[in-house]
Amino acid sequence: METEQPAWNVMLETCPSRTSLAKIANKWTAMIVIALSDGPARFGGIRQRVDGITGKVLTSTLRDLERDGVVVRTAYAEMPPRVEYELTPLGQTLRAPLIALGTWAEQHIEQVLQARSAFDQRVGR
Amino acid sequence: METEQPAWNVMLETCPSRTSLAKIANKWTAMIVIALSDGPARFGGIRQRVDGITGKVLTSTLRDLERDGVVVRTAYAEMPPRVEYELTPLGQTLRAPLIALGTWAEQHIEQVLQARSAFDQRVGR
DNA sequence: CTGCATCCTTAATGATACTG
DNA sequence: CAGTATCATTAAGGATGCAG
Repeated sequence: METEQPAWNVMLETCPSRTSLAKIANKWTAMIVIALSDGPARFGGIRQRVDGITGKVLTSTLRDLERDGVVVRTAYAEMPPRVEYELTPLGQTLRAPLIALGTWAEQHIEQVLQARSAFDQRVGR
Repeated sequence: METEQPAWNVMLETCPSRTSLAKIANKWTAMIVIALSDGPARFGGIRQRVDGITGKVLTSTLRDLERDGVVVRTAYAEMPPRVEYELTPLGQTLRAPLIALGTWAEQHIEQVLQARSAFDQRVGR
């Protein structure tokens, strides 16, 4: 047998997997993947769902995700232009952990807010 | 019944949960939580495990995590100082999703690297 | 050993304007 | 509509030196 364990290790500064972790452990990546979880979406559609994201950031983040094989981009030669983005099979495997982070944030925010005010009170604001 | 769904939504720019997501969807947070997954650790110990992190970043990230109730800090009045950090019960709930991200990065890095070179070739480098 | 303070460099994000 | 380009602003990160 040869299941090869190349010993990729995110805890090592120079390991390529660390760079990869840095990209997926990112708020924009998380929200975009969540936005694409229900299926393909157009540029403008994603922009609406990810409230507050600027076109510039959306463009560059999508490009990075496309480059890493997480997203596929399909441009239709129409006028006006129409471009659709969709998670690849690889991107699908990111759904679970990233959605988990999103729901964690929503479900524990009250606990976090409490901890925060307690801390700020304990310290000097 | 009243399970209250305050409608926290990370997709909304001004929702506090979005700020919370931004903090946990972060490479340093992910690696520190992973480093603390096996149990309590000292400042220097974490620093060793999270290869390449500077003291400044480690200090501020730990402080943020402490403030949000994800980590507890215990300082022993000794000389030289000894300080231990440990995940709180709340922090424990972050282990699974963050470890998942770390292992994702390690297990899919080859696929990512392939996608990357394919993309760079397809485009103009 | 920890952690704070400071200075400096770089990366991320915002806001606009403009083109296919 | 999607995307690029530019400029200005801000935040994150790295390097040191010092102190409890």
